Amino acid sequence: MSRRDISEFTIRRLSLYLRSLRELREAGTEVVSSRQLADGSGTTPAQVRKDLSLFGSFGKRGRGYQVRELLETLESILGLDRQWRVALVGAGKIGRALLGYADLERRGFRVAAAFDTDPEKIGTSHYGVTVRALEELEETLRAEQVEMGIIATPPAAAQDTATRLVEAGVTGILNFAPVKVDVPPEVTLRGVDVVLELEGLSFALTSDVAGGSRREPGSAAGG
Amino acid sequence: MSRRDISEFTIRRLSLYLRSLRELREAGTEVVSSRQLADGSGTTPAQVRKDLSLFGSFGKRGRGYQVRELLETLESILGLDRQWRVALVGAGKIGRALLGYADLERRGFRVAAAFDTDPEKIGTSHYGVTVRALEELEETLRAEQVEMGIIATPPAAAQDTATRLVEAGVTGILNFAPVKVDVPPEVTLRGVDVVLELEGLSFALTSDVAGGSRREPGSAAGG
DNA sequence: GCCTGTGAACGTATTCACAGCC
DNA sequence: GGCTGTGAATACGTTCACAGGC
Repeated sequence: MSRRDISEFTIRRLSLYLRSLRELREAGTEVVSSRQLADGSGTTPAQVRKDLSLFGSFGKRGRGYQVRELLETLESILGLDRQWRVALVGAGKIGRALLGYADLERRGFRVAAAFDTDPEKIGTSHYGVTVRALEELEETLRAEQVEMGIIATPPAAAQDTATRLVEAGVTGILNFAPVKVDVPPEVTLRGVDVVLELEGLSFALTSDVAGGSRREPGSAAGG
Repeated sequence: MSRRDISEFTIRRLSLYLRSLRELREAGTEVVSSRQLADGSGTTPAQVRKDLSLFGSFGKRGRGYQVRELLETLESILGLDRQWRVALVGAGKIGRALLGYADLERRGFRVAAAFDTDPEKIGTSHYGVTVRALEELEETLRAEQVEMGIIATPPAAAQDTATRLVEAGVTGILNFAPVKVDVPPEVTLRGVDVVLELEGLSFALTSDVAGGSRREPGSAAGG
């Protein structure tokens, strides 16, 4: 079982367990069972144990997991026992909202540089980060040793931005632009698309009747 | 095959096909093959055909799909051949960024009302939407016939917001707060969590060596 | 010849169920 | 008695491969 064999599903859940564990630590809880972790993250106890078992045996039979210990273990597994330096490209509404999002810094993701092409924006500061000209991207990213990038540009600029980020040494990209972006296989890409999520809700809220070319009996959706 | 048997994976891909189809329509393309749709959305031709076949037979063998026709069919399947009225709770940075995001309106999601508890924010307008006091939520949502809600509150207020949205008749919720939120089974819930996505990148960018209690030979991650 | 539509085969993720230990 | 860790069983999603029609 190599690190690369771990599925994205498992990784997402590890993040959710981490979320629960942080709350438990705040609350002063010392021990937690797979059932409690499952309840706190919307999955099942068996799933929790299976996920954790992919990385080792961290619990005590008959007892559960030490909150503090498991928390540190998961942070280590996810690579969160260090700070990541992130570049933000696009200082529009989404970009600036991200700059003001204190959780990034708190969870170990420091926005080390921000870029835009708009002369009006270049030179302005938001929450301590100064917006630079896009031309400075490659130079700045190498100087600041940035390893991750966030694309918050208009769709038309997204692919070019991704290419330049990769060129500048970035190997992880989070894309907020609602377009497909291609990166080399050694680069990890994730996307966030609000409209796509809302469209998912739209489907769920749309009853069978309105659907189209099917004709099964009854049963409205979402019930 | 009932509407409810369709997986979320398929629905996400339908949205991606829709994205491609809109681009193709803009470009004036009239016919598209499953291969082209697959290339435009990061999947395989077989997957495209399988997804579409769950809803009907929309193509012509030996030829492909009519862009305009398939586009309208997918919009109908996803319930996008109408406008959805959406409530936004929380007019902080993320909330205001969403109010300024023209794609929502353009894709059929009208933000019909926004709410906050901060007296400084109540009464202010952003991109044509006036922020109301949270107390007015139930009344306004019923009056405006809102069916979807977006939670953009601080984490501590998220569960209470969800409960109130459901109480006010909302059956689809998009949650931006990084906490677990419970809703009744007849309500559809989706979440967007930037930190969780970045943590996924962190894992992918973290090499085996730093990982923890495993000891397989070599092979750095992300290759 | 080309491309769709679809059962069958395959691969992956989840759940079960129980042995092992506290 | 309680809860973990895990092989086995099951459910689910994807890919294959080919018959069917343009």
